[in-house]
Amino acid sequence: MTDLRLYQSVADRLQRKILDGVYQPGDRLPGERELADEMGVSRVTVREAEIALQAMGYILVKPGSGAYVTEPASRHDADIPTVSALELTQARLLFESEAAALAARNISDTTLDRLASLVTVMSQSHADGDDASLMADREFHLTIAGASGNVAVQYTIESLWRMRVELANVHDAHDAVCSEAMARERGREHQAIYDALKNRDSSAARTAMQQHFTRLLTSMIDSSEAKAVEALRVQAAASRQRYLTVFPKSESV
Amino acid sequence: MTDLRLYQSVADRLQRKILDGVYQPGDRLPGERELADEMGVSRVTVREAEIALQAMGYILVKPGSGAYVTEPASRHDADIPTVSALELTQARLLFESEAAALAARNISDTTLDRLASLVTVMSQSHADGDDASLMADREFHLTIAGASGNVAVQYTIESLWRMRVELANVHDAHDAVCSEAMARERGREHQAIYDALKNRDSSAARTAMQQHFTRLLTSMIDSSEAKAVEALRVQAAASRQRYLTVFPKSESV
DNA sequence: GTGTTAGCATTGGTCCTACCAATTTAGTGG
DNA sequence: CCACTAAATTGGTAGGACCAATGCTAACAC
Repeated sequence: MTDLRLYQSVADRLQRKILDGVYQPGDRLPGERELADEMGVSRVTVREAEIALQAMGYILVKPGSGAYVTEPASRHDADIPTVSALELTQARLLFESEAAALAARNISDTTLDRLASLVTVMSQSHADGDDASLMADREFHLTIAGASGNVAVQYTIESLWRMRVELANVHDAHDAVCSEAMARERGREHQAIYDALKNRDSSAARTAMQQHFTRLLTSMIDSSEAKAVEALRVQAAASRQRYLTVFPKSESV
Repeated sequence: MTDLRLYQSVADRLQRKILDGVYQPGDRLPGERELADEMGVSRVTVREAEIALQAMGYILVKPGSGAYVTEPASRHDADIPTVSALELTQARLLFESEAAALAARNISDTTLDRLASLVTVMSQSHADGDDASLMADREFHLTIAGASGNVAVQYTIESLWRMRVELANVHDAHDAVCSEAMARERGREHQAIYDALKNRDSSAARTAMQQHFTRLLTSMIDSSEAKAVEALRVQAAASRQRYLTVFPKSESV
């Protein structure tokens, strides 16, 4: 399924729940046996995941008691700013496009092979919202950033991805624009980016990456507009309920 | 002695060996089975210790191969990466140009006034290498980044500036290309950037910023080449001193 | 002689079961 | 109602087993 370690996948899932606020600071996580059962892995794997999370400062494991979520301040990587999904995507549109353009001039054949396998993995992922797909997507973009041959570029895009993964609002926004059709479209875009890199076409790589993020940005804006419309509709319904129910005859939702 | 978890004790011992240089970056640690035997613990415990070390960035575990000590730069306590001045300048060339292009569409009049005064300050600075000039330069670029209206963009350029200021090698490289003539040229470039922003000309702002960094990058490359030539000259002189002084008549220089 | 390939040994990844130790909870006796 | 004890829960460690990926090596083909 994924070439990621299994315990890493479990750690990521737990981390996500912590970042999303499902488990709040001070909360006690379910027991190791319970988590193992829930996630369909062995207790050893859950233990390994919890040890990794503890090393990263997300939780504190107390023998005989349980694992507790720590305060965000004590996390090892807590200095990322609060940005909206639209801002972040715009920044990635600008920066990752340039990174791709640079990568097209420096990328090696082995790196191209790696990207090809990632494109395949992503195209085969059934459930789009799953961890494997997200991780493959992340690795795809970070591999391109690395192929630029510029550590500063790589570092920059890594920190943008940290915002993408760790900020709950950004994560939600991505989930909201996820659909079967979108997944196919995204697959085509990844393919286009790969093709441009394979041809060492710097300009085409920039354009392909720009289109990738432009489409994403457009989807997000449409989605938020649709959500706003829906919110208005709900509010209107409530108002109708409140202000029109005094006329029994007029009720018609 | 050990109110710690056993795996943490093992992790500490391994970490100390890494920090003491017993295991150097790139080295492969003994296998899990071997370490377990050496330290008198189970393989599970060794695995847990290695997972904790990996989460802290000390080692990288490769399935089927072994656990390898990572470069000190990639440890989690090292917040900013180790980059060369050329890499950083290239990254800034790419990213700050896009930030300027974005800023041209969003910048306010008051922000423009602020930039104008900064341009004046920098043009009047006598000693170019002084702190005031550096700070004004920094504020000039960060103000533009802020004018983009995108927090992610602003954050990114701020972190690039941290590398610019905090990394000694980068700092030195900038000092090396500093001269009276360069300062005047730099002033003209800042003026050009400001003019483009004032005209809300996105494309011109991008180009002006690109030219600014391209010139800087060129200067750095020339400078490092000149330095390399100088180093060769010094080395040649030393060789001359060492190998030719046996002939007293030939000494010249 | 060279390059390729097939096979084998090593190594990490995961799981299971069992038992120990610390903690928490339930219960009990005062 | 409180203090103390016993049982249940929970994390900690161990050993063994099997799988998959990696790396080495020797045999093979050219």
